[in-house]
Amino acid sequence: MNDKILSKIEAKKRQKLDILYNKSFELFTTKGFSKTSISDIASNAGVAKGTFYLYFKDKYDLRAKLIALKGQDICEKAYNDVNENGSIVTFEDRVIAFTDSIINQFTKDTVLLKFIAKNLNYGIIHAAIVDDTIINKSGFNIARLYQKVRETNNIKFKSPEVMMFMIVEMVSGTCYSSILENKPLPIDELKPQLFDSIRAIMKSQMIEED
Amino acid sequence: MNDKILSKIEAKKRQKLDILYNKSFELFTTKGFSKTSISDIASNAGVAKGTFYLYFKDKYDLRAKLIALKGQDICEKAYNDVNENGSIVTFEDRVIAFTDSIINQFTKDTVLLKFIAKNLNYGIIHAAIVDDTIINKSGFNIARLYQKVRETNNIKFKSPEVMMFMIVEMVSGTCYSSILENKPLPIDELKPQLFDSIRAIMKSQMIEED
Amino acid sequence: MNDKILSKIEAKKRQKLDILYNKSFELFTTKGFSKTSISDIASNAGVAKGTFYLYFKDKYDLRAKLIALKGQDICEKAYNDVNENGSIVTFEDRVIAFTDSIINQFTKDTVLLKFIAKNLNYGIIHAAIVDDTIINKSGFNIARLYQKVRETNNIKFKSPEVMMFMIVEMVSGTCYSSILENKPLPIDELKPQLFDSIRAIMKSQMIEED
Amino acid sequence: MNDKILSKIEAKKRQKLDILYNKSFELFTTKGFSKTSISDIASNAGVAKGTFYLYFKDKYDLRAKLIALKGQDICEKAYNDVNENGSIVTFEDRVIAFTDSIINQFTKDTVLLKFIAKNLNYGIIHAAIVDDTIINKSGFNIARLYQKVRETNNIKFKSPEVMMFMIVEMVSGTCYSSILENKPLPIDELKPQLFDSIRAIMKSQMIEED
DNA sequence: TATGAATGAGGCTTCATTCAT
DNA sequence: TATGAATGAAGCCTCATTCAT
Repeated sequence: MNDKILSKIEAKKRQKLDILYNKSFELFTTKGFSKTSISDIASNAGVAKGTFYLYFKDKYDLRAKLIALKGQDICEKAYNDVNENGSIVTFEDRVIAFTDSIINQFTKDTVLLKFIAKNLNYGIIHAAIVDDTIINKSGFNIARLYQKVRETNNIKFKSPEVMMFMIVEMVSGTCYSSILENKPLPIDELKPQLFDSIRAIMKSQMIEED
Repeated sequence: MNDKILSKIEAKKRQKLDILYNKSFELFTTKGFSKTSISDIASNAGVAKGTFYLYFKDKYDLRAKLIALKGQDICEKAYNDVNENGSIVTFEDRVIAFTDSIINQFTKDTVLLKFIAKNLNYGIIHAAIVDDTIINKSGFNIARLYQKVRETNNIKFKSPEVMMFMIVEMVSGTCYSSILENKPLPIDELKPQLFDSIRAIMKSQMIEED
Repeated sequence: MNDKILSKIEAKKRQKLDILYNKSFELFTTKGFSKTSISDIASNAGVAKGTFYLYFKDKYDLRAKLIALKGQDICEKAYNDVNENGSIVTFEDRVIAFTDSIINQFTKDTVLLKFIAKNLNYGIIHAAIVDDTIINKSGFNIARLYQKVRETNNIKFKSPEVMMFMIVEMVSGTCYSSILENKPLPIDELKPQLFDSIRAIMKSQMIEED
Repeated sequence: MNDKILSKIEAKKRQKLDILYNKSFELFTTKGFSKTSISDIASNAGVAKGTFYLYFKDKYDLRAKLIALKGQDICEKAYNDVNENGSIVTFEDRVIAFTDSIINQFTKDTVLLKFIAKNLNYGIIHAAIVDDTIINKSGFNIARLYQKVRETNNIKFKSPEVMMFMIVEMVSGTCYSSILENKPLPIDELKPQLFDSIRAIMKSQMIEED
């Protein structure tokens, strides 16, 4: 019985947290971070200002968690996209597909891009270590992208994490101005060159095993 | 005579501008942008608060100009470093040396890194178009790095600007967490892999001509 | 119980509002509107500057409400003065007495005059529609002055509201320079002519009924 | 010769003054008085900020002179309108026509109305005594309206100036909300009642002579 | 837990005025 | 006379944070 009551309370807290995340993301991406006040967030979320402080230390705390959360979501979606396409077998193709999904997500949702692009790697790295108000639903991390394949073929990479880090940095950074300002090229025209570069990086990091 | 008076006034204005740039950069990099107030800048520069508004629209205006200005400086220095080393002949090596210089500048000056890293490309692109309070001393642009070599050998690239853009984005983004947080690796250990990746990207973009 | 808490808070809020009205009126009439800062008002009222903004949008908002409030007070007092004097029976005399009371209030309280004179009609018209932070204590409006008499005699006026509007405009406008600058005449010497004019206006608007 | 030079300088000064009056009036009526800065005025007039102070003590000084100036213009125009219409002979009709002209001027030019209406009498009274930067071109004053007729018939008024003062106060005050807000009635519907009131006032002040 | 009135420091910006040229 | 760069006081307003309920 106590459990039931507890879980009811927990559910309510969870709900408040969710709405705080959603509304603050909405505000950060529409008004901009520094022009969004805690007052804004609270009133949009339908809670009192004081309540905000029961869940977050301050605005910066909230943003960091939001970046981690959204970074997770993006990677999770990309990871699922990769797995859903049965025709992809090599790791190289998996990474390209993974990257492609991220670019597509950003293209479709430029506010998401604005919010997270330059911090995507940060989001990925810190997702795991964020405090427990973030529920790491998927437990996604880059290694998993690699793992599935590792068993099925003989290709190894010097340091897959570092390689992915470089790739993600290049992709997310490049996307930013390409999608938002068409600089140096619109994303459609940039993609082929970007994918070529990714493949080139991967080849350079490959260790063939017997 | 009138010219003399004018130039005297102009010189004074130039001086004010310089000190405003220098002191604001100092403050942005020590206190952080959002915690630096215009009051801070003015009092540190030894001018009245109102004077600030004779030169800049607001803090954001100043920052944008500063990013362009510093981006210029970094590239200029890197370009000179490349040219000073007589043993570098191929374009590939020139780009590596250019990149290396940027990384070294960032390593030596982490406040510069913090301030500009994620916006280096922005700085490079916008330097030219910023209003005339910024004097584009060097007239540097990426093409120049490429030009010197173009005449001496037969190598061409699909789109050198795009290629450099991708490389700069990867390098500056990667540097950021590597130098500041040693993630995913300390910069010394990361460099070899980074350079490998750069060379790989360049090769993938190469068009051999006869 | 909840009601009690609520009413306690409400009472406090009401009290804050009252003191803000009183002190701001004091300052507007002594220092002048444009030379009174919100800082002045807040510190005189013994509240924090931010508190001001919980009650008013800005200084102009406060002034408009104050004009409406004071306009009400003046009319209310004048209306009571009229009714207290049992010997007044005709509508004509009621209007004269009403006007006389207003002039006397202004003569005794020149700061009130300065503050509201040229906006008395505005205050009267807008009192009712001002937002609910103003409590229209009396529900006074010009019609009431007229109503009491209408039943007791056969005199009607073309448009009593318009007539009163013209009269109030003439009286308040004229008072302003007469009381404050003795121009074109001191108020004592002006009054007879003013009352003659009022009676003349009323006669011109009268519709005799059988 | 010296005279010629002097007059040239005088003409230049006069020109500067004119443009300062014109532009400041434009700004006061579009942006509002308190939102118009001396900087605005100077830059709109095409003179340096410092120059403003060679002509006016401050913004308030300028406004007072402008009110007097515009009050003059309005009365002058109204006076001419009256005289141009040959069919008007009685003083009563002259006053009505004079009033009508003022109302028409305000109706056609609501910014003028906003600027001066509530201070029309002030403008009329003070026109003469304003310092010599204002050239009282016409030397108009209310007495002149009266004078022309005085000789031709036997009607006298107790105190024509006071009477006109009351009338102008009533008319200008009433116009303000009637023209700008249609309260208590649109100006077209108000006019008949207003004119009736004016005639009534005049009658009440009349002294028949033999 | 949740509320929201109150706080007051501190940011931004404007602007009248001066004064060296 | 005329200029306009420089001043710095002073205004407005926001907002994170607290705390009594």
